[in-house]
Amino acid sequence: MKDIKWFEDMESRIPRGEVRTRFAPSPTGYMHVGNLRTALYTYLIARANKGKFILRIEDTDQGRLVEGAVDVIYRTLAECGLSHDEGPDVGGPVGPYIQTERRSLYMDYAELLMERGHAYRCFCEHTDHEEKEAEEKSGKFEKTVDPCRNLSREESDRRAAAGESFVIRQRIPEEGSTTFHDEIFGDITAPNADLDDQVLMKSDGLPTYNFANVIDDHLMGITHVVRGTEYLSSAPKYNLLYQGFGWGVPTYIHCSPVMRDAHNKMSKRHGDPSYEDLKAQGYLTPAIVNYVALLGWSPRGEKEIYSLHELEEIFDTKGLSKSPAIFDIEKLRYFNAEYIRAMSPEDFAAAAEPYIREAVKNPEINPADIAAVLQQRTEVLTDIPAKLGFFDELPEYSTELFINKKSKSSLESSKHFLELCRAALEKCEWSDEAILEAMKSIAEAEGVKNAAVMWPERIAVSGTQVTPGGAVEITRILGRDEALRRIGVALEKLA
RNA sequence: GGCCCGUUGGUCAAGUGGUUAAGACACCGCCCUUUCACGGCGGUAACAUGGGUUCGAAUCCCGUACGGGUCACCA
Repeated sequence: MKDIKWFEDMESRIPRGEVRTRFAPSPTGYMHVGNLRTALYTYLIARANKGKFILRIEDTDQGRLVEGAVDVIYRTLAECGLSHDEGPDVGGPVGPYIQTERRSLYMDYAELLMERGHAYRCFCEHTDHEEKEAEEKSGKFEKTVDPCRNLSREESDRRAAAGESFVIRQRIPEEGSTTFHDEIFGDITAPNADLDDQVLMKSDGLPTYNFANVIDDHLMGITHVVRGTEYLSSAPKYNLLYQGFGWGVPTYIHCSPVMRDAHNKMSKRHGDPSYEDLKAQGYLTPAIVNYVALLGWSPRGEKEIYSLHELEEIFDTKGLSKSPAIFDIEKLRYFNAEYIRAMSPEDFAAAAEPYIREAVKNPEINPADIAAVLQQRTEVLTDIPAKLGFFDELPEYSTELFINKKSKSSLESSKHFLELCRAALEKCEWSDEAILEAMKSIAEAEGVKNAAVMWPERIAVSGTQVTPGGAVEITRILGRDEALRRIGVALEKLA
């Protein structure tokens, strides 16, 4: 075992006097919305307190490693603006920040714990998880006392030295109870008799999450531990560990899960979207971040639209909710629409162009013209192409479309006004203002509402009843030749 | 099954002993209008349940129901 000096040395390296939080994902290759939210809250707590945000990779499960998974994490955090101050890629004073690179450390601390009587080697056979689950399903939930718990130190050392495979378990006191405090849930007490002697070190020499977490959080000077409520019931065991080492306990913040419906968490298995999926579906990063922030947390006032920067200023754990929140894609759409409307016309045009070009190949048409008309009507970028089919090709349509009660349009009136439009458009200047003026004068001269002229015009140029943009803009964007050609087609139909 | 946690409209939620129980999304209606959308105005809709405590309970206590978590050499 390492000597006291070594442990004291480790202690002296720990940064103090600042708030330090950590996001500690296992690299499974997928950043679901719940993960993102945890990362966000963790980041915000650090920033709101002028502290440090640390990224640590928890890869102690060798069986579940996924190639490239860490890159997904880096990319997602970077895109969302959750920049970390320390981590595997940027380094820091208490590295390494990847658990498998810290492996020797955990055994040192496990030995210290054994020395102090808070842990013991267990040589029992590995209980298979599936077997255990089946057992529980059939109603067996008995807590058993590990026979190795009472092995003498001498025997334990001898068997370990002889090369027998073992795990190291936490020795939970038989009597008493353990209380811990959570920022959201308050004080929670568990009788020690209900806690089990959880495995700290696996037989492959790597720590379990439960152990690595405590060691790393301490050695990295983490002051606020943010994680899911699935750890709520094991938190007393963590406290016992901290006590065993004589360490101060961090502030716990257990967040309720993000649900797909009333019963199930969001999950890859159910096909729920990851951050990257949402991006691919046309959602904007700031809208996703904003919406996710509000899923399980609420600010003080009634404002709902917040930039990451604003959140950094105002985030407060007091607003965190105890109950799970169901992910509502409809509300995300709303946030996305808000962000789209708030974009500058140039930015929107740039963002929308690829989607516009998906539907509109005609080189005569400038995508920016369509973007201008689309911005107020777009909730999600991927909705764009479907709205624009009529630009490249006039769809087949029935003359029924010309009949409209509100504008008092009939086949006859449509034919009449379209003839007047054709005459006017042949010679008018080609701008929105001029076209609008021309059509309004027709309406005025004929003593009808503008709509009586506009309705047949839109049908004629688009072959569609519902269009993004008005008759005037569509006419202008199509260009004089095409607009007149389409009016010609309409008049033939109405003849 | 033991233990832990939760429960305000369809959804996100404010609320911390006295409120006409906010607000947002969605939905509906009206207005604006050249369709749709935007915008404006208005509307439908909630304290799981039963007992306490209290002059007074969404708020405090107990029970019940329902839901979730946990009881792995997974995190």
